[in-house]
Amino acid sequence: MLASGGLRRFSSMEKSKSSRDSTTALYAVQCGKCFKWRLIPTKEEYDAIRESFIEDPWFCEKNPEVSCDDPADIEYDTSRLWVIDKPNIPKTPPNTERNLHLRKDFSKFDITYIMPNGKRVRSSTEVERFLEAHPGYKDQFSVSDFSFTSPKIMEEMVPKSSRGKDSVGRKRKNEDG
DNA sequence: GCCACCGGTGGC
DNA sequence: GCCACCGGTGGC
Repeated sequence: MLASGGLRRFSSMEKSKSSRDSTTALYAVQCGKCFKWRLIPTKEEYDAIRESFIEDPWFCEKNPEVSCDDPADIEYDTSRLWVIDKPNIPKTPPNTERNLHLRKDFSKFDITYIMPNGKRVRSSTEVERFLEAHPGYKDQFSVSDFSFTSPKIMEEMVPKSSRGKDSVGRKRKNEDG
């Protein structure tokens, strides 16, 4: 079970349609007590919960309209692509945009930010360089406001077609011996 | 020439 | 073994 894996009680899910960019994302959080999944209506709300999840874990009772006795909003199953976020990802700085790019083989996400001037960055070091080149932004955000950690893609959700011999979900090493 | 995308790898 | 990071490049 997910919950027993501990720690990451977060998930966003993307319904995997045939095309990988037509994703309708749902956001859910797992209650720390009953371990049921609760949908979070907006990305903004989800980001806010995720931002301080470790210090401030989530429980059903945080939402006055639900309790642990209510059935889960959604079940962890293979009907969707489940993606488990890392906790405590800083809120995306104003005028920037955080984008996840799922690779065709479902092996991982590449994370990029679009900076206020339209420039794309793909790592913390690139953020650092950006701030050196554009010191004017230093009062708006710092490197620590960016997170490039990729959420975990639950392997059993990866379509079989992408798990075949040559494409990879989990990489198989030499199978000699 | 740019950029979306992918493969490889060093450091942990 | 994982994953953050970066180099390379094919297609536009």
